[in-house]
Amino acid sequence: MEARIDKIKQQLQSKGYKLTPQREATVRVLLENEEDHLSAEDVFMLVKEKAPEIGLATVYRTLELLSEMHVVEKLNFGDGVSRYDLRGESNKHHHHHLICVQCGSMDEIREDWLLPLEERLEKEYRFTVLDHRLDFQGICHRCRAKEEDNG
Amino acid sequence: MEARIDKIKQQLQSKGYKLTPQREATVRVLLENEEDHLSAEDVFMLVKEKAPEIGLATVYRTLELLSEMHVVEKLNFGDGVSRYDLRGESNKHHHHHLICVQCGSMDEIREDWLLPLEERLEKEYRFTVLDHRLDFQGICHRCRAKEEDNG
DNA sequence: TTAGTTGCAAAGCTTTTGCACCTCG
DNA sequence: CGAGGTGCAAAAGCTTTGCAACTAA
Repeated sequence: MEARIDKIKQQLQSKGYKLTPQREATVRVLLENEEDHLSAEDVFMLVKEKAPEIGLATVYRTLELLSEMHVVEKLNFGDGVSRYDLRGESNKHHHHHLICVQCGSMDEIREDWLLPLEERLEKEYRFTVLDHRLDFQGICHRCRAKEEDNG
Repeated sequence: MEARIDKIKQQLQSKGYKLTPQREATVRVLLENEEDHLSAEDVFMLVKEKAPEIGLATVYRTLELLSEMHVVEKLNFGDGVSRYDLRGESNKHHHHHLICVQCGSMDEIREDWLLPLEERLEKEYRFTVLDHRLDFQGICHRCRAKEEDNG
């Protein structure tokens, strides 16, 4: 935890930015909720517990900054709000999402299934892949089980 | 063209909705710009040429309706606006996007590269895939060519 | 000093909603 | 009549921005 914060601090400082108390609190919230995909509002409410004086604009600015630095990834699931995801150590986003259209749940697949495709893009389309995003919409195993119970 | 409009008309009528002149004009714009990913505002401006009296709210309501009926797909590329894509005959969205982070262009890959993955999801995760979305962010061949020229 | 940062409020944007009016079987 | 549809304007949300004040090298 502390090591990861130090690293982010260094990344910021290398570009002339500071890890202010507000920013540190924001990063800690992201670290503590790494499994979730928090919206700016979510982050704001959680940060307020640590730093009650913080403003929503600061949270937005911090998330935007972290996003530019590729510390977090800005995600969009089409529900009208941006969500933010801490990037893994590899600095690449190697997971995919299973979004259930019935219950709205979202599961993750933490493997990266796209490496062969990225190689093909490089060769066939001369496209250099920096990142990707793969979401599946469908029916999750829990909802399928429910349907089987009822049917 | 007329055949596809008739089909959409029937789909609407089967659910008790009407293909009003405004809706038809909207659908025609979508058909005429099938290659693009128009925003609601884009559609609005194009529809205004055919039906100047139309309101933006009607366009939004039409796109929402067509989206619910799976005639169009609502897309989100993270640029703050929803975009709308007419669905193909197969009623499945079998293409992927190459989004260039330098020039903002978006190319499409019209093949579906994910069928093996969808089979794996079905087996390993018991997840029924209804649709998917795959976007790659990176540098397109045009920008790469420019860089090579300059360097 | 100087560049970066912050909280607040206001503004900006896209999208949705309320409502009176209209259409058509 | 009654359900569906429309245009307009207002409202609703999320996000960004202007600004004066603050911080730390």
